[in-house]
Amino acid sequence: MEPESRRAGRPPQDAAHRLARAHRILDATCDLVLRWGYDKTTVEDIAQRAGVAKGTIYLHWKTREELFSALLRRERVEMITEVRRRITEGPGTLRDLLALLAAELLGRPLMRASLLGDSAVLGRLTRRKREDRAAEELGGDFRTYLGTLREHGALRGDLSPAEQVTVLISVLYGFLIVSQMMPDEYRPSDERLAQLIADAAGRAMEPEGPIPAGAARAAARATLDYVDAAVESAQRKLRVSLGSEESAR
Amino acid sequence: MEPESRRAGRPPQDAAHRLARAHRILDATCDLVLRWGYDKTTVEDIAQRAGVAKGTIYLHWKTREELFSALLRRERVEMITEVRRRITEGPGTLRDLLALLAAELLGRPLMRASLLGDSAVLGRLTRRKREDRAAEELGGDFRTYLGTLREHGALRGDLSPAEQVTVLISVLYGFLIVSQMMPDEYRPSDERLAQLIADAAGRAMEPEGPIPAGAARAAARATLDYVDAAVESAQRKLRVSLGSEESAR
DNA sequence: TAATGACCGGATAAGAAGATCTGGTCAAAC
DNA sequence: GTTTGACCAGATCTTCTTATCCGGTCATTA
Repeated sequence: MEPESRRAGRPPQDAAHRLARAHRILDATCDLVLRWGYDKTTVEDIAQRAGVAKGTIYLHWKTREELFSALLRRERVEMITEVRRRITEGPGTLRDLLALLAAELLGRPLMRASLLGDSAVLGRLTRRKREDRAAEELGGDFRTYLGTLREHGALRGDLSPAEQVTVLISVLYGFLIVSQMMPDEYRPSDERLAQLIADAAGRAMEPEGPIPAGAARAAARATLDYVDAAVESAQRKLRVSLGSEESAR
Repeated sequence: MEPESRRAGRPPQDAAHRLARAHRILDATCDLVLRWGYDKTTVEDIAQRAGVAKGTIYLHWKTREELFSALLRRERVEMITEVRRRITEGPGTLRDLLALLAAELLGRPLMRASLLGDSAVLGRLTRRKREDRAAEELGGDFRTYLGTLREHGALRGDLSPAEQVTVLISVLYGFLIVSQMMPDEYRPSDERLAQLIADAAGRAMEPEGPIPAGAARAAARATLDYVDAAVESAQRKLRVSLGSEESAR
């Protein structure tokens, strides 16, 4: 409202202040993009809401798109971190991981929109990039993780690793899309939906009988390791997205 | 090519000839819509390819949309009939039914497009109607059928009938969509995909252990009854779509 | 040196006017 | 009666022009 109060001059440039400001800008971006969608949210709007000048945003990110990319990465870090925090509560099976992941996904409009390619929210934010990222995701650590589970006998051996990925993605995607299309009175609650997803994917991917306790422990350890690595990786990417110099190069 | 040869005059109006002509027109429509899509296929094109005049098409269907509706219904009858024919080969479990259904669906571009709302094929053909039909489908006989299976213990009791439907639709839909989006080198063959779908949905919906032989027989009988009823119902609807008087009122 | 916001240019939307296409009709021909 | 295809009107697509907007820059300020 009163620009004079911000016009203090030049004091802060410490890294901590910079970071806090970056997060303030991301907060504003998050609010606005959820309300108006990517296409209708302008940099000017964001700056105003965050209480900074438009130019300041360009001190953090080279382009508007990099700003949104940072937002998505921050959301992702929060999501995975929360999964990491809660995974210790259960036995740490794939099914547990999926239930937590699904629950988080359902509670985070940005993530859901990103996964589903919801153009009402993400508008013309390069679909290309999203797909590339998804492909990279599945080709990388996650597939390795599934491979490990399979070796321990925690996943069906009669499905190839590639098929395991297909099954998981299909089930997850299908439930998310279909639940969105269903009339309200039939739609399960988000909690129930997360259960259904984990249950369906788990039954489709895990072997029928119980697996040896030793294997179960190994699988749980692999799960934890994977999630830890995922948190780490997501944080690393976010850190790059939040600096200014780094992302400018 | 030579209109003169058709210009014979007025001989045929028998019901059999009418029906044959209707099917010829539908054949032409099918060819063209698969090649060019709904939006780009004109009634003129269809008439020309079917070797009739444009007006003749309007002797069969009141509007262009009714023509396409008839096409979809015919395709549906063919699909269900084929499922009915092949279902006797196996034990007649839900899983068998799903495998056959998925295989047919995958081999029929029109049905797949209709189910997925593929606008590249169906264009602006009222999405509304398609959704209504899907809802009607799920609210009706199919749900009753699942209820019967559940009573016989052939379906999990810890999922409500509504949830069973949700699971089935989600898995089916998810696999169809995801497989379409996957890069070719990862996409399973249609046969394998049908297996994966039936397998995933079956595991998600059926109880874990084996069920008593008596119950299995009852379930198989219910399956057969359901498919029979579905064939009947689809044929009835098609018959209405193929007459002229009936659909004109 | 950090932050600002007026300013620029390309991109996109909005508007207008005209041409083209196509679903549907119907008088005429068989 | 049955079939046809010229014909009509409305919808849709071009094309051009004009106006608006918004991402990104940079001289200025404190």
